[in-house]
Amino acid sequence: MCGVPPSRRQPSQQRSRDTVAAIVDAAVRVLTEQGYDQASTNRIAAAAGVSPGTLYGYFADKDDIVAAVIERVVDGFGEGIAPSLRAAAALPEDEATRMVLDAVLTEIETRAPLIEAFVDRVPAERYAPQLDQLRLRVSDITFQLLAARRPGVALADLERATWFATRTIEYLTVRYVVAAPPIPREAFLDELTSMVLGLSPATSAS
Amino acid sequence: MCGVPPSRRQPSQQRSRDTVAAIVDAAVRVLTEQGYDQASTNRIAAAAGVSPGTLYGYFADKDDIVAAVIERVVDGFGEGIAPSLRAAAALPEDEATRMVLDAVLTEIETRAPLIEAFVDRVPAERYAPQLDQLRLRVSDITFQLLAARRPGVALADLERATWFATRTIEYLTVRYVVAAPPIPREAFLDELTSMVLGLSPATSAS
DNA sequence: CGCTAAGCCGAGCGACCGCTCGCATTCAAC
DNA sequence: GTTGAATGCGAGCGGTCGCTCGGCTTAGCG
Repeated sequence: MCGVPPSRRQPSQQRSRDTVAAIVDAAVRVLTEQGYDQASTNRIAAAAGVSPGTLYGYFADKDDIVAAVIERVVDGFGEGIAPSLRAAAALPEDEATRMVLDAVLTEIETRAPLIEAFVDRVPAERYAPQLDQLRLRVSDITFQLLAARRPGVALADLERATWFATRTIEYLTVRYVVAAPPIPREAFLDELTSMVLGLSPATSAS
Repeated sequence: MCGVPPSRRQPSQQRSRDTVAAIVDAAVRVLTEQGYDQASTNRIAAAAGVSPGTLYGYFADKDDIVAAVIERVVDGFGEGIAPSLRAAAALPEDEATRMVLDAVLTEIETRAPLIEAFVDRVPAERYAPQLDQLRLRVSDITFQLLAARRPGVALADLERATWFATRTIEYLTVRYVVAAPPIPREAFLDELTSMVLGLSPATSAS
């Protein structure tokens, strides 16, 4: 009568919903502090103030918990940059680009500890599917924004520019935050903006 | 009487040198096929046709084996791009850049399976120190090449350009190889070259 | 209140891990 | 040959892991 069973039980009472939230919170904490290897299910359960059995009442296995953590991060990120994406279409290209990049960087900065923990303490295959889904969504939006400004440019060129733009932004922002190079935030955003603008296939400017 | 003991025994006979090589070979194979989690020391030993005890005769622990694998990759990579780096100083900037990027991409392509295995199946913290060392070396060289062409440019600007260039090249080449986007190799190199050239702090062209 | 089911506990299972150690084997030097 | 160091073996230790299951507790409802 309902969709696929999410994992095990469906939390129906308020009590159990709190429990699930406590587990995910604890998972974030343990993953951030100890990394993937050390984040045993028993440890997460203990950090949540819950028994291992309870944990497995709501999650199929360890990776299901990690997936829930990622989902929360991805959703938050998406919501965080949505406003700037909506505003982008109405602005000149350089201003729009700079604004979106600022939003992206901000969202990564606000999740720095967790993102850092994932980037260098969790094998990427554990979260690759969800990350690829996010990449796909971002690429779609980027492609649309790009195509709207460049009528008549070949599809392949737009796709190439989209790939370069999204990957460059993804990696450089994450790296800027976790590696903290001695570059002022404004200078970083300026350079990144000019990189992204520079790789667009040529057409008459907006 | 000698320096720090490298791990355990120093292989002195040919026999033991073969053994060490067999272990590292096996580690490459197992890591590539099974990933870090599944690459247990017993499994690596079995793949090398050697007993666990023998393995621990030459390596301090599991991560010491992984480190040996990385070292081999890093060394090979360094040797692979060295010729193009030596030739770079004597060429016009655009040609030099393009040539070096081609060499970098080639080296990554020839190690694609192992690099892919590391990128998404090994937690980065396991190889971060050695990777950072490589980054440092590459950054130094890049900085020198850049500075030679741009006398009088502020140090901070050169450092910023170096950081952007090295990180962009690192990530985009690796991603291009492991994610295999629908972009022809030549087009990829052209775009990457123009990105790198574009971000250099302005001065009179070479 | 009494009853049902949802929620929760926690000891502990079976598996596998990284790693050791006592002993057998092989080789180089004499 | 003989000998001692170098090399290799592999059963198995101590430990942790992911996960289960039988029974207790609590919430919701008539």
